[in-house]
Amino acid sequence: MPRAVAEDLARSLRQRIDAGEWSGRRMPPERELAADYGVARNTVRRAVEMLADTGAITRHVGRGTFVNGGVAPSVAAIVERIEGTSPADMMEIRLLIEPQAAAVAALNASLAELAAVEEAHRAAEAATDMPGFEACDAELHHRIFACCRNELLKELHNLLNVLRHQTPWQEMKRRSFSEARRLAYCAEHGALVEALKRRDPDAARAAMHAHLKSVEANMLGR
Amino acid sequence: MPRAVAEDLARSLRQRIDAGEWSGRRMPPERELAADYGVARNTVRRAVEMLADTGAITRHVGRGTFVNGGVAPSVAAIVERIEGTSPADMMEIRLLIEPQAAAVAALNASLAELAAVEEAHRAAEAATDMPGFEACDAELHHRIFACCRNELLKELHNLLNVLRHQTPWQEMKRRSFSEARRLAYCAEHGALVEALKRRDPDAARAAMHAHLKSVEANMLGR
DNA sequence: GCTAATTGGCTCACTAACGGTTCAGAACAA
DNA sequence: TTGTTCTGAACCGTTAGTGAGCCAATTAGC
Repeated sequence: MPRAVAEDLARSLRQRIDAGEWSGRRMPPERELAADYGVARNTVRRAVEMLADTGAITRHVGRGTFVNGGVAPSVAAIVERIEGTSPADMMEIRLLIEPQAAAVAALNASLAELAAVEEAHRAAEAATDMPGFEACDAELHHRIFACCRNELLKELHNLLNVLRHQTPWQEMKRRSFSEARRLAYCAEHGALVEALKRRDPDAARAAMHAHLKSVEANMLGR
Repeated sequence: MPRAVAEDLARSLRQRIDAGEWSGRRMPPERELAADYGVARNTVRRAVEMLADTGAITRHVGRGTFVNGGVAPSVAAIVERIEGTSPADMMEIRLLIEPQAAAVAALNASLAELAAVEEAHRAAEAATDMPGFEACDAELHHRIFACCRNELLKELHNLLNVLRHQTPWQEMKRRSFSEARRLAYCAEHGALVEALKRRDPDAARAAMHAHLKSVEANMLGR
């Protein structure tokens, strides 16, 4: 019966670990688990290997298998919780990360990357309707992150972007959008781009901070 | 009787898929479906083939047929790319985020949260072996993030933690660990905790920055 | 200090179940 | 008739799980 026995077993063990069973202590030996679950030891080994890959447990020959003390929730569980993020929390994170990223970008950006950022800025200025401006704005921020030359930072930004493209956010952005605000955003973008071109990290950080504060005020009405 | 049986079957299966049956999991084998619907397996195969052509399902020889789209594909792709993060990128992100978080924590933490942070610090001081210290260290940083009262920030920290608990990282940490360094880390933690208790955001930021720079130097040999 | 038992690491041959493929024949529609 | 569709069956290569055995590291008991 080649059913996904090993995966089910891994899930089951993961739950027992998360529930605090054996927390910080030794798990039952593989042979015992195999007997308890009524499967072959090879199957147990494959399930246990999956958990070891995620870092939830550590194995030692002759000693046993131990549950790691530090909480290491599964990626799936994290993503699930992240999807319920509130707009306020999101803006707080953006205010925490993006100004720093702008400062790093000012120091690291190549001439080509700066040109790409400026191009996105011009496109945003030229955009007239809300979806078009929205796309250019996202591209602008994305290109600034790209200047940091850090793949992880880029991916974290992508992750936040996915959240912001979900429906409740779109609705909120649409409500707060107006021509006056679009012009204000463009001016703020302009100051940011200028700071990047001057290679001035402090000015870039301040410009990004000011811009996000403006976005926050418009979206959350503060 | 041979009147578009396969198409009807495809429609029926599509409905069951859309209704969430087998969502993200394995469908019954073709032979079983054939028995359930009272048709030949070849007919089932043609129906299943139609669904596979639309991308609704994916088939694997020897494993089974799986319904696509358990999680949002973009999120899954991002997480997959994140898992290949280099230690250098990771430290850069920590240096970018955690000092800011420490500053926010200094302003927002409740007395109970501060006590929890200090408790983790004492536990880290008391730990003797590397895994024990590692667990306390992770818990300390986690509790500082919790002080920020921002769910998204906490989850992002969890996400980074998952990476750091994977095997290549563990190996790297083990190599760079020594008693002298453990004492140095504890001293840095102490300065950080003091700054938090004084509610001094700038000092907390500086202390966290100094601590992470120390970790970076040890791990990456800079 | 030596030995025996325990534990994870590893390999192997075997079996069961799965999708992939082909084919001959029956049933129906044009 | 002719052509299409479904049936029923066989066989293939792939994959997952089984069961058994042996090794090396560690622990515990003598």
